[in-house]
Amino acid sequence: MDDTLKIVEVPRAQPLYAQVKTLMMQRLIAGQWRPGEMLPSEFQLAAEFGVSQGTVRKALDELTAENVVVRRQGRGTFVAEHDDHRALFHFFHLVGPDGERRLPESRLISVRKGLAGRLEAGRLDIGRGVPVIRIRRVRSLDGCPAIAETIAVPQKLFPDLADIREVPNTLYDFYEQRYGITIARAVERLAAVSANERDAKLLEVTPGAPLLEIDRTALALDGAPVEWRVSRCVTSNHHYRVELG
Amino acid sequence: MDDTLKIVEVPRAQPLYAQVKTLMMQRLIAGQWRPGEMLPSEFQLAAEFGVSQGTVRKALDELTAENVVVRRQGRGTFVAEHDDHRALFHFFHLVGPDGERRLPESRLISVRKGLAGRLEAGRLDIGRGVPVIRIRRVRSLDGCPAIAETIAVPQKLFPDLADIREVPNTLYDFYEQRYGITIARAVERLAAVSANERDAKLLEVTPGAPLLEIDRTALALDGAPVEWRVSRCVTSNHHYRVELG
DNA sequence: TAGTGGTCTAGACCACTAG
DNA sequence: TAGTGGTCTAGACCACTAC
Repeated sequence: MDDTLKIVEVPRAQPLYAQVKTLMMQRLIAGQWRPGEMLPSEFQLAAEFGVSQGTVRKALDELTAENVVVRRQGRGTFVAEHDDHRALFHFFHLVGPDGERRLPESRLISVRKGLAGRLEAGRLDIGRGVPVIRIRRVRSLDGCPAIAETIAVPQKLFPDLADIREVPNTLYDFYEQRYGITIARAVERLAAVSANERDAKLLEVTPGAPLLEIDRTALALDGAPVEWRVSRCVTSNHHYRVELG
Repeated sequence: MDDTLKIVEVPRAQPLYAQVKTLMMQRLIAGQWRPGEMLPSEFQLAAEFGVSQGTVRKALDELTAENVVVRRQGRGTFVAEHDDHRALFHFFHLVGPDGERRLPESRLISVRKGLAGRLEAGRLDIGRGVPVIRIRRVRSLDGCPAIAETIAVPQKLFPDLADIREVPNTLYDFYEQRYGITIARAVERLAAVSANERDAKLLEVTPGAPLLEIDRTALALDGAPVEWRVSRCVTSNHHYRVELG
C-alpha cells in the first residue's frame, strides 16, 4: 500500500523483527492500541508492515515475554491489562510463611498536594518544587497492619487524584483506567530500617523494631518514572520473596 | 540412525521442541555435556533428534533464556559456566548508592561438620540428623564488614569440603569445578531483623541495629536444593535491588 | 574458506474459540 | 465453520569467528 511505512531505510541497522517490535511499542505508548484491546492478527500485521508472519511472531513473542501483550490461542492477541492478578503476581512480593501471596487490604490515611522535595524530584525525574500528590495508607495482611506506605506522583499526570475520597486497593489498574497511564516496570531498593514513632503507631509495633523498607520507582510503558512509593513492612509473619535465574 | 531415540511415542503430549529441550536438559544434568563445553551445532542436534533445525533452535532459545547455555555467533553453543560475572549479576543483588554492584571480599570464620537441624533439613530437603557442613564468614563491601553469612550444605554432595582451609570468595564456580554441582536457580526470602550480639560484633554495629536477612535456598540443575545460606546485611550504605517486569 | 549462529521467508497442519 | 494463535518444516541468505 502507498501509506505503508517503509521500515528499512539503512538496511540491517536493526533486525526486522526488532523494528517491527519498536513500531508496535510506539503504537502502544501512543495509546493507539488501548489496554484490553485486541491487536490485528499476525497475518494482518505482517501485511501492514510488509514482512512475513514469522517475523511478526518473533516481535510478538518478545512483547509477550515482557508482559506487554497477552496471547490466547484461538482468540487473539490483546494489550495487557492491570488486573488484580497481575498486580499481585508481578508487583507484590510479600508472602506468608506458606509461600502464598495474599492481596492486602488498605486503609487510607491521607491524600495531600505538595511540592517535590529533593528525593521525590530525583526519583520522579522532575524538578524540585514541581507539584506532586502524596498518598499515605496502611495495608493489612491477614487482618494485621503490616505495611505503612507513602506514595508520590506528579500532579500533572494525575490531575484530579487529590480530590479522590476513596483510593482503590490496587492502584495500577486505577491509573490505567482513569489516567491512561500503564505501569510497565518497576525498580525496588530494599533495606532494613528501624520503626520511628509514626511507623510504630501505625503498625502496632514498638519504636525501633526492624522494618523492611521497599523503595519503589514505577515506570510507564515509555520508561518514564511516574510513581515513587516507600513501603515499610513488618516481616515477622511475612517475607519478601525473590526468585533468581 | 538405528540408535536414535524415538521422541514421539504418544503424539503431541508435549510439543516437539519441549521434548528436545528436556532431552538436552537431561544430558546437562547427567554431566554428558560439561560446563564450558561446546554443544553440537544446530544441524547436528537436529539430525540426531530427528527434527528440523528450527525446532532445535526453539529449544536452545529457551535454554538460553534460562541461562543454561550461552550462544555466540560464529563460535557455537556452550554450556553456561559460573564465572565471577555471573555470580555477581545473577546471584548478588546488593548495590551501592550509585546502583553499581561490587564484588565483596570474604573473611572465613569457620568450617564445621554437623548434623542437620529442623530448619536445615527442611530447606535442604534431607532428613534431620543427616551430616552437613556449615561455613561461617563475613563479607566486606568497600572495605567495611557488611554481611554475616552462614552456609549449610549436605556433606554427601561436598565430601571433602570440611577439610578445606581456604574457601574461595565466589562459591558457585568452586562447587562446579570441584564437585560437579551447578547452581542453576535460587529462591530468596527477605526480612528485616535486629542484630544479635554476635552479628553486632562481626558487623561492627550496635546490638539491635536493623539488618536485612537474606535466606537463600540454591537449587541444582535438576531442581534439588543443594545449599542453604542466611546472610545478615547492614544496609546503611547499600541496598538490595530488584527489577520487576 | 568453512563452519557457526542469526535472520527471514513461505507454507503446512494442529488446537482452540466463538458464532 | 471460520478465524486465531501454536507448532513444525525446508531452505535461503547474512554476520561473525577461526584457521
